[in-house]
Amino acid sequence: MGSNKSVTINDVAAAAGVSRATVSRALSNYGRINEETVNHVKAVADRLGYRPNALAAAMAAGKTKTIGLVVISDFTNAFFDRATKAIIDQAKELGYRVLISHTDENIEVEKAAVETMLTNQVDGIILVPSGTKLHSHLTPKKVNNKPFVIIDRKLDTQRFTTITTGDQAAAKEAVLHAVELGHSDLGFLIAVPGITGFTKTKPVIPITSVEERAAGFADGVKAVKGDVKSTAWFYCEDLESVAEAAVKQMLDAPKPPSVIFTSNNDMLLAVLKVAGERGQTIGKDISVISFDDSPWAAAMKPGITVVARPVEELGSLAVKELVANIEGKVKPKQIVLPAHLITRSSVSRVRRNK
Amino acid sequence: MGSNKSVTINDVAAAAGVSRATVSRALSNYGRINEETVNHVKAVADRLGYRPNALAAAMAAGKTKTIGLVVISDFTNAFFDRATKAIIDQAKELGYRVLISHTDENIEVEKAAVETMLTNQVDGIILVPSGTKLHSHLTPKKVNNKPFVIIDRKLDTQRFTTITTGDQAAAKEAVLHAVELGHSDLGFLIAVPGITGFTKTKPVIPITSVEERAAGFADGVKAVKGDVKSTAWFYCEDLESVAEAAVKQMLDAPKPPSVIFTSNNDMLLAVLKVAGERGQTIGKDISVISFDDSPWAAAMKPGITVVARPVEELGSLAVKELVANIEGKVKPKQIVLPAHLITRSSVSRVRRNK
DNA sequence: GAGAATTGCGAGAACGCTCTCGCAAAACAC
DNA sequence: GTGTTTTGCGAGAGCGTTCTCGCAATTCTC
Repeated sequence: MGSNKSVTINDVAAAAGVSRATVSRALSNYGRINEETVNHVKAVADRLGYRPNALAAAMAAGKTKTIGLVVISDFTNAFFDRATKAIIDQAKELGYRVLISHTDENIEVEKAAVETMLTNQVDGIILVPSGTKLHSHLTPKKVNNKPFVIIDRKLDTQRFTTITTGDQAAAKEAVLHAVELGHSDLGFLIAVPGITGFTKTKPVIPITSVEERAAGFADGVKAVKGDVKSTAWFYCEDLESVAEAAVKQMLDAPKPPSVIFTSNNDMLLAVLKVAGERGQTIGKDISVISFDDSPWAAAMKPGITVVARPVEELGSLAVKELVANIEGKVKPKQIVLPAHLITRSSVSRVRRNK
Repeated sequence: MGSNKSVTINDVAAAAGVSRATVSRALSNYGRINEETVNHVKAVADRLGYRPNALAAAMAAGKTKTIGLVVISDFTNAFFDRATKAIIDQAKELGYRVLISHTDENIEVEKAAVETMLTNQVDGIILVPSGTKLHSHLTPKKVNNKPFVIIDRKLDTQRFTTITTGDQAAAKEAVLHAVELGHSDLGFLIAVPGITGFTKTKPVIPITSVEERAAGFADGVKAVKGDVKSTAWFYCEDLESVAEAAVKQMLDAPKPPSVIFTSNNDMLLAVLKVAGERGQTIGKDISVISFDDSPWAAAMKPGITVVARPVEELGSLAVKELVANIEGKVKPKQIVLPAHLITRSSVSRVRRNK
């Protein structure tokens, strides 16, 4: 008649003939305690199949050894899947668990997610903010002075430690690369959250990483001005159907680009899809450079030239910084990790005819 | 001087001039309580910025509204990323949170992960087991009678609700499809965890889903025996480098297969990579069919013909079954969701020369 | 209008642990 | 052998809730 009640520290104490305090000391090794007692208690605990209750421990101790991860999208994303894994692994290493929530790029959902994290008494939060400005939910008193680390995107405050990647420089590098290979008609397909449909006039970009990519592309264009004949800028909702529509319009122009720079892999996929439908082969009829590496981009034929970001490093660094902050206040830092171009064969070499 | 202490139910009670019990009743709406009181208490709680402590609530109530998800690999996997997302979303819908852990296909890590979940008092666990047999850590008394739902793979017990997909039938269908298009030299590249390197003699496959795929391929071969001239079976460690070595050896055979069936996307990637290196184009020089659909497989040129499994359905069903079990014992069921072939253009039509 | 049923609320135990405090016993100092 | 320090452990408060009980006040019944 195996009772449903689990064995508690009291049971262990009784069976071992010591007090609850002693059991706690023995099992969590702290305080003054005889080594023999420790062994005895551990043996008894083992025999009884004692399993500590993390909830009760957290309550009593005032810390949960849990960090919250509030990430925008799901894991079906070449950035967030890897980041999430890196974060979980690093957290485990440092003795922390992680609670995950996603916001789907929606500020209200983000608020609720942060609230849930706080409700669950996480010791700190790693956040990918869904906007750079609207963070009224992140005031110190709202968040109970819990430490935060912001990743992937900057906020318009320096109050939190922020870890981003150097997308602007890398985007510029991408443009220079294509131009050096002879391309002079450039297309830019930039996914911007919050807009519907697509537009050719630059909208407000609420996300610094995307803004930086756009700026980096522009930097590149400016740097080799003499060599570029045309540029086509498309700002696009992050949705398969509209991205494809945008690509079609881009390619239907009287003077279509010979290379398309995409700001993320969803946009890349759209380019691949419509190019495929039209019988144009990548790296020959049309070139492409995207952001974020993935196994697919590497294995495809042709391999896709991408801006690779140090995703795992970013993730584990975020955890380390957060934990440092949890276990002893440290000054907020602004960290930028370098991104770099991986050249494969999705960009053709063309003869420039001036 | 904003104190660091958070406002508790006691503060609200004091400020509202009622007892702690009444605040609890008002906020969690249960028991008998006057509606005016509810409004008053809620207003006061709001004004004070009260945030309930989920830990304390869980302790007192004996349930955490949290489910544990113990998944094998990371999210960089076309199956687990989608499943995880579906599970999180469905859980949220039902008012549950999810704690995630991965096992990297290692039984010891799995044990530890389950232990951690139990320590954290999850109300139930969704598990992708890393082996079909070794589940001594899953005995009722070990797991404290907590409900489990097993997904993706079967265990050699019917004690738990298990949700899998009909991979065997789908694998057979894949073979029939290729043979119908005229292929008669078939290669099979099957990722089996636990082995090192690759082998052409069938090893013990510790995972039922993989076993079923292999069996389904065999079923297909048997069904169209007259039309197949050769088969090459490669069982392979799930590692990029060895998969590529296996593919090379497969293609270097005097009579190489014209179509390769891969049991997962890692294997597919290996095929794409070495085919690319050798200048062979997929869907023309060499055909391929894989397991698990992904945006990439669809957008690539040519699109990859795959066995698509109802991943999201599987995930959300798992949560529903688990929650049903948490909130009222139900009999364990064995559920098999149908998988089906999505034909794209990675399989060429060939003229059969008998 | 007296008794019965219902309603609203407070008291207080309980959940399982951590951790401070203080006390007895043991070890040390000279 | 006395006084001081160290060591080991138990008592008990506290963490922030939920929830059962019981009691007073209100409403209902005829």
